[in-house]
Amino acid sequence: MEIVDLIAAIPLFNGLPRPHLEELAMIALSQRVKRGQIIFADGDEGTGFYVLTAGRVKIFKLSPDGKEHILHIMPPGEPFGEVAVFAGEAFPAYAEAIEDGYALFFPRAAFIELIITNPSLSMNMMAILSRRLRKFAATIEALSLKEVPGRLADHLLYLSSEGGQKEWLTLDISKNQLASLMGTIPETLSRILARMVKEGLIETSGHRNIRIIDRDGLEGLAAGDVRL
Amino acid sequence: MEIVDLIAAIPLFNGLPRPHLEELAMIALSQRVKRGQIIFADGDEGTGFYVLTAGRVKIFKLSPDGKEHILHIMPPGEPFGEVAVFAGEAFPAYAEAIEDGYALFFPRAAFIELIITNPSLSMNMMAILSRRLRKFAATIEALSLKEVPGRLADHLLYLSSEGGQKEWLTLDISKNQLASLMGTIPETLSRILARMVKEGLIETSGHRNIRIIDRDGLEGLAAGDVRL
DNA sequence: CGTGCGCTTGACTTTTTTCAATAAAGGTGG
DNA sequence: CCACCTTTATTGAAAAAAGTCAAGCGCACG
Repeated sequence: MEIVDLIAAIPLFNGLPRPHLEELAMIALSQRVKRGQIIFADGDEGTGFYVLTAGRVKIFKLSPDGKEHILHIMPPGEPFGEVAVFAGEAFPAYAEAIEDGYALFFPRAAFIELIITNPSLSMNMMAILSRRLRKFAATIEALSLKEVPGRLADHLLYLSSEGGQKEWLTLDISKNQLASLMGTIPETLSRILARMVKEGLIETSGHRNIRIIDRDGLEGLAAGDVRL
Repeated sequence: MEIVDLIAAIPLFNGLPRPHLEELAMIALSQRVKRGQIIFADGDEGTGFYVLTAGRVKIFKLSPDGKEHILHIMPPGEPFGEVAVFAGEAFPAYAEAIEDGYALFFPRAAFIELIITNPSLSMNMMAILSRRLRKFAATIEALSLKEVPGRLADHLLYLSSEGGQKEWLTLDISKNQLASLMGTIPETLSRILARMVKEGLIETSGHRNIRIIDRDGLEGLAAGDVRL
């Protein structure tokens, strides 16, 4: 596919006039990323940002003793690393591909140039940053107000709302990663999933498929008025 | 003081040409806020955003059972509620004044107008959003990777780096609020502070003054390689 | 066909919360 | 200015939640 078309399909660039899309295509560098590849590391100089066009990337931080916490799982189309571009600082976290795919790299200077001349691009950008901020706020709230079962219930309900009307949800990440995304460890996640099954809230099949049986029960858990 | 001068002093509006500042002054509404006053509530329609010119405001979320978690304590000069403006959604949290003060309100439409015509304003805005995102990411990391003593140590070191070279730190918020800001409860905070005193890491005087005695010790705690 | 990684489970420890009681501080009205 | 009342802070004891360590299973991949 032409780079221009890839770019036109990115939400961040919605509403940009064709000439600007072409300009972007000129400065964008497309690169292959392989599963396990570190795209940038915490502390690296932020010389630009990335947009994934295929595959998936995890954004995570590392604690001093090596434990990792996943902040985001980026699907194709989402920009990442752009915070460094605007804050004018280093990348604030690691980015690692968890599937083979492709990413476009946009160098900082050229992008800023474009922003300055294009209000609709900056509105898009601000909307994306704002949405992300809102999501982070929700995460912080969940981490500090809810226990793991509540956070897990939240996440399952979210997956089911995203995933269409399908009867069964399929986890698209490993349980290790899911645990990290929810601020806990695999053992705890495993136990709570087992408890949810025993309580008749959900049913599982294989390692990655979950069916919600008692939606109300999960909602009660997520809201914190019931306890597992 | 003239509204224009108040506005000129706000970092968000750094670098704006005088005519634009005057335009802002035209649309800004200055209002008094009293301690305890709710400026906006979670779910209220986001018709604009605020910048504090005096006093302090807490931004918080409420859990279904009424527990609150503080996301930010806003000092004068910081915009808040702007996420709703760009995301085009309702306010995502509560804002309540914790001191008497004054706030400027900027209606959404007029502000967007201004952004569109002024690249340097949008760059400022994006830098602020980015910084905030970065701070949230750090909070999330701390909440999911560190125990309360580590988070508290972090915070104390942060306060001491902010607060100039003063020997004694003064907490500018109540311990209830501090506990909430760190994702715990007052009892736990109190106990951990007491332990830090016993271990000779800090010294306290009155309810709001803390002196760091063993900085290295605190740093070890914050990094997670020591345990209290 | 074995090796390794992801997942699960058990026993145990640590951390944090909950509940309850008390003490100190701060503001208000007489 | 002082007594009173509400809010804020501290402490103890017990319960709950989550984390650690260790062992074992199963499936994919070389």
